[in-house]
Amino acid sequence: MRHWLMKSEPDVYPIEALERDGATFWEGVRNYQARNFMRDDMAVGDPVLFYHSNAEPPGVAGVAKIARTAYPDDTAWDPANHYHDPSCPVGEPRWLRVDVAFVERFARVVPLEALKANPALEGMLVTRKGQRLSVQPVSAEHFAEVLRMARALAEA
DNA sequence: GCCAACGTTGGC
DNA sequence: GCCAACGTTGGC
Repeated sequence: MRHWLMKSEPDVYPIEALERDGATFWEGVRNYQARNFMRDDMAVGDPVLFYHSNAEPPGVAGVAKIARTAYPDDTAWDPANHYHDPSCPVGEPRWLRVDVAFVERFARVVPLEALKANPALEGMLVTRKGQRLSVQPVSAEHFAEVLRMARALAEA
């Protein structure tokens, strides 16, 4: 089992929407490295930190889990879709999506600033400057530490 | 295969 | 809204 962090802009799809929906298609990934993580390394049940990017504050908003492994993202072929990729030949599954299920919404977002300030999270990708991957692996230790921070924030 | 131009991400 | 970082594209 591997652990993950996946970014979503709350203006587009916040953790509250996943809580409401129960599960969702994680579509629109148009980066090869992120796609390869989904294709090669994700398994059903893998835990996911649900991260709010372009948010105030940016940070981890809750937990999800992988509910279905990678399969073709057909939004790439739909000219009307925001994620349409005109260079992608129809029928050729270049881009993939996974299904993600809701697990937990944190009482408070664990802010990026707090992640950066925590020495136990040294090296965590999301804390690195210029790190833009929307799907990234997280070590089991870092994952557990973020959960611990979320519990502490909820009690504060 | 190099690399400049360009587009996007995402914190601030 | 700015802009640094960085992935992608395309001319050569």
